Order: sequence, then C-alpha cells, then structure tokens
Amino acid sequence: MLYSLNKREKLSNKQDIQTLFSKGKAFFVAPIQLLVLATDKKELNNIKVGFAAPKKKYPKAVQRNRIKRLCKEAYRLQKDELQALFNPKQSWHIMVIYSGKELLPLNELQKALYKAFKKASHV
RNA sequence: ACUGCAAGCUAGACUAUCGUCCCGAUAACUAUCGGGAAGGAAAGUCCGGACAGCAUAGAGCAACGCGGCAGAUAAUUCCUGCUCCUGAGUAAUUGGGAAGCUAGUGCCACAGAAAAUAACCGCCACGCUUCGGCGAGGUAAGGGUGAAAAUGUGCGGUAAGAGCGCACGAAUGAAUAUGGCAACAUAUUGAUUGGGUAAACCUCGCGUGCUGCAAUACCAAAUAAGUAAACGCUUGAGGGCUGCUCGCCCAAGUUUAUGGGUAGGUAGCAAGAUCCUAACAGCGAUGUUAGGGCUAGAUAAAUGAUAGUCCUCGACAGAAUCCGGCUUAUCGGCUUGCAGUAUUU
RNA sequence: GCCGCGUUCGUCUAACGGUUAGGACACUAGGUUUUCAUCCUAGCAAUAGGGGUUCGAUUCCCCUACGUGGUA
Repeated sequence: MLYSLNKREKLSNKQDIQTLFSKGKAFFVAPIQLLVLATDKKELNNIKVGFAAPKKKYPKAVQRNRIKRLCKEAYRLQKDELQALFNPKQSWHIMVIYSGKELLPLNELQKALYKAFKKASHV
C-alpha cells in the first residue's frame, strides 16, 4: 500500500487529460515539466498522476516506455513525501512530462522530481 | 587452416526485496493465495486472406494489377521446383525479367545522304556533248556518322552489282523423331531474313464489387427548435447507388449555411487455416498421422527498479482484430552443406 | 490502427526520356563610388539512397529512408 501505484492513482479519463492540458498551470524544472490543476471532483485519492514523453524528441516506442517507467518508479518510491506537499482538502491532477535530452539515472531523477513538485506546491 | 556463399537455430542466466496488468478462488471494496504476461522482426504497411458492414435483376465502359511451365495453399501478383534470356563473381552462388512492335499509332536528341517504302559521295552501261559535263535510268560492293544502317565470310556471277546462285555460319518461326506432365532441349528436313522501343500509348488473355476493428452490434445521452438561401411537387427535385452510362425501383419534400449539442460503457477480443514434439510422403513450398499444451489481451494503455553472483559483458527494438508471405534494422554465438586458395597425406 | 501524397543548389522553385539540370534570393571575388547601399560582371552550389528498363533517366518501374495529410 505504501509504495503502490495502481490504476486508481493514475489519470484515466480522456476528458480530464484534455482539460488538464488546456487549463492546467505549467512549471518547468531541469528536465521535468509539470502540469497541475486543482479540481472539485470528490475522489478517494487526492492526487492523480499521469506520465508522458514527447513523441518528437523520442520517436521510438522503446525509449518512451523506458522514460515513463523510470518516472513512475521515481514517483512511487517517494510518494508520501510528494503528496504531503499538496493541500489534502482539494484533489489534484498532475501530468509529468519528461523533456530532457538524455536519460537520467534513477536517483538523480528522484531529486529532480522532488524539486519540481516543491516548486509547484509553493505557487 | 583462411576467405566466401546458401539454409537454419538462438537473442544472457539465476537469487532476494519493492511494484504494474489480466484470469480464478477466498474475502467483501481492497486485501490474501494460485496461475499467466511482448518479437524475430511485435516495425514498414509492399502484397494476399480471415472477419465485419454496405451493395449485388442484368449489360457495357472505365480504372487497377498480373503475364514461361508445373506444383503448393484458406488465398495471392507471394511461395517452392524447373525452363529460357541477361548482369555480377575464379567458383559456390546471386540481382533482374519472360504474351504481342507480322493489329494500329507514336518516339528514336546530336551526328549522318538516310532512323524506315533509303541513296549524299560513289560504281555502271545508254543518249547528247561546246569534252568541262548534262539528261533519263540501273545498283547498293566501298566511304564516313551513330547506341542502332536492312543476315556475316568466301567463291561464282554481272555492264556494274545484289541471297541472284552455291558452300560454311547466324537469327526466326514451322514440320517430323527422341526425352520431358509441361515450359523446353537435342537431331534432321525444307522455308524465310526491311532496326529498336510495349517498366511508350495500346491489343490479347486472366483477375479484382467498395470500405475497413476508429469496421460493426447493443445500452445511455445527443443529432433539437428557430432563421436564411437554392431546387422541386407527376412536365419528377431528390434518393436507393457504389467510378461512369444504360436499365430497374421508391418518391413530396430535399440540400446547404447559421445555430446549438454528443464523443461514456459493454461486446467484437483471444481455442485458432493454433502451438510444441515425433514419425511418414515429397528435391522443396507443404501435407498426413499420433501424443501433449491453452500460452499477453491493455484502453492513457501493463514486464520495471535496486542489490548480489557467473559468463562470451548483452544489438535491433515494445503487442493494440488475427493469420500467411515480402522488405528493412540487428552486438554476437552455434549447426549443416557447398565453392576457391594454400599445405600435408 | 487504417488509407493517401510528396522529396531538385543554403532557401523558394522550373523541366516533353536527349545541352554542361534553368531562374530568383543568399554567399564569394572583381568593377563602379571619397565610402556604404543600389547597379554591372564572374564564380560557388542540387535531382533523398540503392537497383532495374533504355543507346541515354530529374522524368518510367521496384525497394528503402525521411517528411506530410486524411480518417473519431
């Protein structure tokens, strides 16, 4: 339970993603770009996350899968600390987009993700 | 042993911890247990099918594809084997293609007399002559151009020449015999010889109805109302109807713009032209029989991370309806057969 | 996923199967000018890659690579 990341904690509605991309606020820290949107929907988990990699920078499916897996792992291992940064009264939709030129190893990716979340939570 | 050619196989292994998706059971709303979880190309979408929807009285045209023979298959233009032509290679082997220019039309730049009913310079006899040639013919041996110039060489023949005749060849299609299921090959006979190009238009033969799982079916919601314009109401607008035409059927409203609105779920969807092993038939593609297995099924989309050990230190790369082929990418490793070179026996 | 279209100098483009692949802008050199700009002259520079048909391919055919559009 502590380190889990299953279907309920991921963005799974097509319309939610559309509104997130059109109305969400964007933050850029190092290789990671975040899209954050506060919603009024009442759900069990207060944070829903999605992961993405741009097709223009990574044309091969293997590369995109690799990026998304590493990002998921980095989020999963420090989920409690990241979730504590956001207001638990609202529910949040967050999209994590990796737009760096080269792949980072996992421990550096964790630090970068934490920095990005911290910046987004301040605003 | 080295270099190469062809065919095929493989695509790091194991342990521990945390985590993802699906199925089943127990719980009952998020847990536990058990089972399963990417490829040889999953890729490109170049072909062929399955499956689904729509269409289909019938006829013609158009469009597209293919074109040696036989086999194999659910099916094909792919595949397998063979025949012929041609390019590469010392060879094993391998790339390309194969109906019809004697149905018609077009094109063949530059050069050259002429690029297709051949005659510029030549050669030849005849007539005239002011002896320089001129006229009306015959001829295609010689000349140079070009990618290509009217079957090559020799002898005979002739005014000069010419397949005009002969000998030896070349090419084409025909008949007969032999071999082969056939394409075709070999031999003999007699015949003919006026270019190339159909991956030029085209002709002949054969094949193809169209669209594609974002197909399609069901549930829920919606496609509304209003306004404006055009055409029409049996003298037929429009639709069925698809590339077009004929033809057939239905027909009183139809089309466009504006306006405002939907896009969620379930099935399709994983037991099949199925996979593995063995035997048999066949040169092979492939087929038959026996035994065993159930082996991904998501919908923002699942296989990862960390630590350790070993080795040859790990390439290209990620399923989205499913199969058969082709093509392309690929670090290496292994097996079999064959060719060439060198050495030894 | 399925179905189409395209690729020519650094950029935008032209071409009947037949020249040394043409033009404009840009770049380089020279000239004109006291100098710069304008103008004039010359130069540089391309058929996406591979194979085939043909006497000869930018053009015709096949394969590959890349780009791009449609389809809810």
